Amino acid sequence: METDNLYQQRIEKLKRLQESGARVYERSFPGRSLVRDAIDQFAEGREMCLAGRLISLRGHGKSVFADMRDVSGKIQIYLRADTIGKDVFEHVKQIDIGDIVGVRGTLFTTRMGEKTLEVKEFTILVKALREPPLGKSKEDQHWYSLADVETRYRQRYLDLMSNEESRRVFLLRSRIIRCIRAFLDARGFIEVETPMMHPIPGGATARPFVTHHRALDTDLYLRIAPELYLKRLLVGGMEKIYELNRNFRNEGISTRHNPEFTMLELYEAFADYRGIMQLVEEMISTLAREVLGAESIVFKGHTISLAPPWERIPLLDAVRKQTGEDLSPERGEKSAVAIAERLKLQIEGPKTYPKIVDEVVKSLVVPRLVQPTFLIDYPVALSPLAKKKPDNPLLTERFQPFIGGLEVGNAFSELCDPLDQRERFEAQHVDRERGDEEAQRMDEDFIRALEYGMPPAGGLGIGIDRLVMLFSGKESIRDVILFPQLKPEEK
RNA sequence: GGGCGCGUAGCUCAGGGGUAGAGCAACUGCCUUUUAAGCAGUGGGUCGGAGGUUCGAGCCCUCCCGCGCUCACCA
Repeated sequence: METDNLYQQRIEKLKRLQESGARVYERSFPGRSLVRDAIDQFAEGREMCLAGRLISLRGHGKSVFADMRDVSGKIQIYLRADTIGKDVFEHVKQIDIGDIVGVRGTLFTTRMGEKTLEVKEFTILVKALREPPLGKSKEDQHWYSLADVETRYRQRYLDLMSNEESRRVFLLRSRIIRCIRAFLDARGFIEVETPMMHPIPGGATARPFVTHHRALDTDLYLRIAPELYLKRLLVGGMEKIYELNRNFRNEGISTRHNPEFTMLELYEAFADYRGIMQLVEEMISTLAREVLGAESIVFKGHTISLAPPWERIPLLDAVRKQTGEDLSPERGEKSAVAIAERLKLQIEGPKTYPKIVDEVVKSLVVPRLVQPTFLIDYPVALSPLAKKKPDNPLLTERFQPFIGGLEVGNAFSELCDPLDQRERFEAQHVDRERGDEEAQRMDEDFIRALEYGMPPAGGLGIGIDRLVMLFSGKESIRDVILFPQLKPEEK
């Protein structure tokens, strides 16, 4: 017999099953209950029909105990030759860990007190040809499971099979997203979908992915942000809107960055950034209560309270506090360059004022923002889509929320003055000419939309992946994205 | 791209110049209330790859590949 590897052994078992008339690869298994219901509504002698994957086998000659798991939980099943018949028991002898089976039988309690289904009818629904990397477990103890991070990311299905923690994270992610939708829907926001393929990439400072449309013979860009389209909807009279979907940025991959990531963007007409700040505090603390059952989280060993109100610090004050330096825009770019040198900051490419401010904030200020904090009032040069502050035209009504040292969003009172917007794009164009590839591009169609009149509005973007990281305590974005971007696998 | 670390059986991991190991999984036998089932036995490895040093290399050296962390890049 050819049994020199695990795969061949299973192929042989499959053949034996098929030759003995067992039906494997069934179409469906109607009428099954969830394992959780069998446990929760347990009654001695109750008939139950269940289906799931076998995760553990304990053979005893003419009987077999097995643990079977479905989406809702795990239950022990008991297969006796006497009960299911000699012929079917021959099939039982060919089962392996990983097979998916359907069973019908009656519930009973074993001598050891475990709720168990004694099987009367047994069907192999799917024969698994590969061995799942399941560990051994007893109650809450777990001896080993799939640990290799590359395999966990590349073959996420194995990770989900093997690691309870991984299942927990992705269920949490789903609950967070559902809860965000419910929160916004309850406040009168409507969900919209705008293009993922843009003729001009806009709404953020980032490098785009390029693709080509054959029939139109034109390049298109995967969107880096939906912002400019959502604002067009404000012009059209939609007043409270949100979009919850993917953005794509052709930039580095890190524990905090994936090339495609999920963003919530929302706009509320007749609101400004102050109103949006309250919305953010309320939304995230509500999420925590509803999803985690608490208003605090633990991230990187810090206990973080999400209860409003969050601290609000003007950006330049935060810089002054951390570095003693004054990066006010009126002091000019030369002053900023001198500060960058004093602080020994390494800046790639052109040392523009926005880049320096960005770098100082990112490396010296943000890591200290552990408790929820809004940095507010960003210099206009960093914020080409935000409305200027009435008392200081060099600053904008913009804020970013930080939690656990992670930037989780970006928001502002939206710039609705088309003439000002045109000037901002032109200023960005100058940076672009100086070699800043991420500077934003002129979008004439967007300007035209603003010229028809966009109501005053507050807008917000929230990085959903980072929010899930915070809520799940994961320090890598790859642990909260089902299929994170990896190098293609070699043959 | 730089720095640090890792790569050994299907899975989790030991072994750090002298005959490739353990637990689980698998296979054979026994076993009809076990549960990390048990007992007896068996098979399974180009030690990531290629060179080199050595009488002898998972082990030391060089290069390469893959992965992680980190710095850079990047809201």
